[in-house]
Amino acid sequence: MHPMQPLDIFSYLGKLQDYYARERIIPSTTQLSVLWNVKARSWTHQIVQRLKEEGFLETAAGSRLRPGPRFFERTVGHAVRAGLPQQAADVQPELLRIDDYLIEKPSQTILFPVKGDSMVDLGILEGDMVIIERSNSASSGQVVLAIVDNEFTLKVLARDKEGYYLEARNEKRSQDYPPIRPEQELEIYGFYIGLFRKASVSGHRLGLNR
Amino acid sequence: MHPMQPLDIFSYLGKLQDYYARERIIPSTTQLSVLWNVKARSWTHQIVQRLKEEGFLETAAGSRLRPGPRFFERTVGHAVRAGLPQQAADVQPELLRIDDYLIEKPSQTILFPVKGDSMVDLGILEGDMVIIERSNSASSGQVVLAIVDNEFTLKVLARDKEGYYLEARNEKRSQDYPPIRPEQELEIYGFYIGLFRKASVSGHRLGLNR
DNA sequence: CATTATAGAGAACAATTGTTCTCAGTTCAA
DNA sequence: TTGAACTGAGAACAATTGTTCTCTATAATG
Repeated sequence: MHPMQPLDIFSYLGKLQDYYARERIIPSTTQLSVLWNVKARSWTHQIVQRLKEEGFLETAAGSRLRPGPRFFERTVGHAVRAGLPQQAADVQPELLRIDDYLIEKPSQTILFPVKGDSMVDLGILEGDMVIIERSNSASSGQVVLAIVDNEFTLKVLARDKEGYYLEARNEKRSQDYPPIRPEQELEIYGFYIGLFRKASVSGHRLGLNR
Repeated sequence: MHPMQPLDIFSYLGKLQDYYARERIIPSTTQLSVLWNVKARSWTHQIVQRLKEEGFLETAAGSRLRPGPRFFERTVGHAVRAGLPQQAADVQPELLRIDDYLIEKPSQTILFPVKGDSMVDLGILEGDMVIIERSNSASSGQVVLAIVDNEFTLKVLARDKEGYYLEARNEKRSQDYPPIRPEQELEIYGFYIGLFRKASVSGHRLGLNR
């Protein structure tokens, strides 16, 4: 799998990552031995050492183990061509930490669940979690979370000769979402920097839409 | 703070949550004693017991502690109503690990960047990162990453009397994306379990779309 | 062939672990 | 005043911990 590595650490790592996703804890050497099907705790310890060198594990206070910086890395496959299919794949793994990738300023970042379909043309669906970075200002064209007349709305900030206003992005139901012009003040809560979505299970919600 | 609780568990919990955010591990009773400024480990144990009853901690295999279901209790900002604006909300920041939320089987999960617009009706846009869980099978109606004639494609798995085939989800350009019927075999690489998206900076790509 | 890593096992050890038991102040209602 | 509850401390214990040391197979390399 990974040519440079003499001991195939990654099969051990995989099991551990799955375990951690389930149990939310890095187990002791004894339990790791069971998990990895290794008879000798000393050998388990050796493998752990290897994982530490690679940055997948760390020793916390009290010499217990905790996830290291690389523990949450995910492999990125190469180019899904959702248009016309693409040339076959040499699967050259690239790694990405989702949290780090999405959030740059954790202290100023807030998540909001989306309700309604006023932004579907931008691929923002009901149930999605949008990632908002707090800010009092934004430029027109940006997607913003605004507080209009004391209520939250996710809309596109626009501007004309009469001043700033908010636009929806739903062509099909544009008559349902007319531009919003605040009565007096338009308060920006933050701007949209991304989103994530967990698909509902099975082909239920994923079914035909016609 | 919490009227019902005789012992103010929440000041202890707060310190522990902060610690966990930094160290990604629940420490031992000894270290908890230091963290909480408690002289006797027995008393620390008592407090832990209380936290377990409330569901903030759990005993994992080997009687170590791990975060319980309420440990990450999310006070998500209340519902962005992308439709009609909603009642204002006290916005409390949430500490949700996006990674944990999205991925259940790390070792079998792979990310793929989306190219093309064949799935826009499901809110899957070019540039999005889709999260794929490896699997050789899927049921019709599911969004799958398939290998058709040695090429990757993200499509909806469908079935009729002639067998399985792949459908796009782009009503506007449906003529550009006819159903794909594999020449001989249709190999499923995995199925779609979610996605995340980082909006391109500034009002560039976010601009008007008419 | 001999040699040298690699992969694995078994035993042993001091330190730390979670837990329990006993005892001592403090608060507060009966 | 009496007596529970709380809140807290100290000691003690068996079990488990991380770690180290020694000892085999197996595989590759010269």
